[in-house]
Amino acid sequence: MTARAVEPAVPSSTRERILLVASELFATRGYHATTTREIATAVGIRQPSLFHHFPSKEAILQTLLDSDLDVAVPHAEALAKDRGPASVRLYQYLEHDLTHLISSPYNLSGLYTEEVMRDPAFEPWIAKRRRLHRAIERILADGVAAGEFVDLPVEVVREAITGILVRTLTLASGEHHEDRVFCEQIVSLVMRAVLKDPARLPEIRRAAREEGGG
Amino acid sequence: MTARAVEPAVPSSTRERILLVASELFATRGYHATTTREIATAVGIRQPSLFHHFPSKEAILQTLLDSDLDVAVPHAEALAKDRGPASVRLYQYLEHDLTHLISSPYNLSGLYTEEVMRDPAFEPWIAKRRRLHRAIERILADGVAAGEFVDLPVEVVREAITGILVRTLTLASGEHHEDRVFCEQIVSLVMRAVLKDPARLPEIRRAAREEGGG
DNA sequence: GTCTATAATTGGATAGAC
DNA sequence: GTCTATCCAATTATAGAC
Repeated sequence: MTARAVEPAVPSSTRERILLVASELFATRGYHATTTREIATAVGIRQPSLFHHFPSKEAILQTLLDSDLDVAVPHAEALAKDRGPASVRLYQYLEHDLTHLISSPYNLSGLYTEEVMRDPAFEPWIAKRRRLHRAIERILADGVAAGEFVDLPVEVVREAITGILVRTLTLASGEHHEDRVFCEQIVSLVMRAVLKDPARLPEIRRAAREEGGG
Repeated sequence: MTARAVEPAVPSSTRERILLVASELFATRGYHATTTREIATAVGIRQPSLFHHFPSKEAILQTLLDSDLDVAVPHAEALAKDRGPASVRLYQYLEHDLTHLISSPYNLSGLYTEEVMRDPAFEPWIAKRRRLHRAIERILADGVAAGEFVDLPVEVVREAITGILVRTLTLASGEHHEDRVFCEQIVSLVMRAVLKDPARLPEIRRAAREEGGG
């Protein structure tokens, strides 16, 4: 059961098609520049028909935010509480998050923009994302304390990491790379930036995949 | 002379104050979500008075784009044509661009969003920025060919780099770090990510600052 | 569940006085 | 150079028929 929660598969309901189309438009034109008419037209219905499926335009975006955050936040917080090398946990976070973002049926690269993440209308989701950021920063702080990571302000490094994820996600959504390869390239790039000794990367990758990666 | 081109200093004209305020609002609320009324109110004038200084809302953004691109593009293209180690040139590009972005009187972090960079209304500026991207990618390709940089697709790495710059710029605009230190931290982070041998970083930094950095 | 018709509001921009 | 008054287009959302 709950096969729907795992993958919507082929039989897209209208509601599902709205989410697919809206995520694509939000990603390319931005949230505020995307009109409900455009969404409706792309779906193949009239503008007022949208409101049978969602009570508002905001609700569409909120549903998309949930589809990402409800997976990413619990996973990151579990990793933050975990003991074990911070390097391995950071690797696991990056691989899990990127894989989820890229394999999502929705184009999630338009969600985490300033126009959305500073809009009071989305405060509860902004708060959720803050928790994600705190979790990442805890892992980074652990790695700095253990001497695994270069000693930079965790807030700065976390911002850099999220910047990379969002931008490269845009790339991945456009031209479909070999997802698996693409994902590993980005993770390696980030890990090399923060590791004091990048030569440890293969060993860290192995450890990350043995434990929780399967 | 041309002291104005270097720094607008204290005596801000209304036109200058419009640019300052608009850049701040574009950065936090996004371009489309920012209304001309908000800009006018923040400046201390009425909405129609804006149109004495700029023919349209678009023109305000276009002026801000020019203030960045007219500096960044020629510099990056000169570095791309240059011979000499790609690592040193990449370092110079990063330091120059970040310094310029951070020291600008305008908050430029709202300019390079999808809602702007995919809007046909800004096509000439989008083209300018494509030239910047091509220049960066040429430097990256040189570094890969010379065996200095890790062998990843240059488009992916360039996207990651611009992602870092835009996001950390947001940070820098908020809480004012020691700019000099902050800038070097970001540059080092990026260089470590792309260098095959990060131990070379101090030497590269020295070379970058000797030559064109002064 | 989708439609037509339309309400209610807000957006960028203009006209013309001062 | 700024103002008031206003236009016109576009936007989200609702009402109610089918």
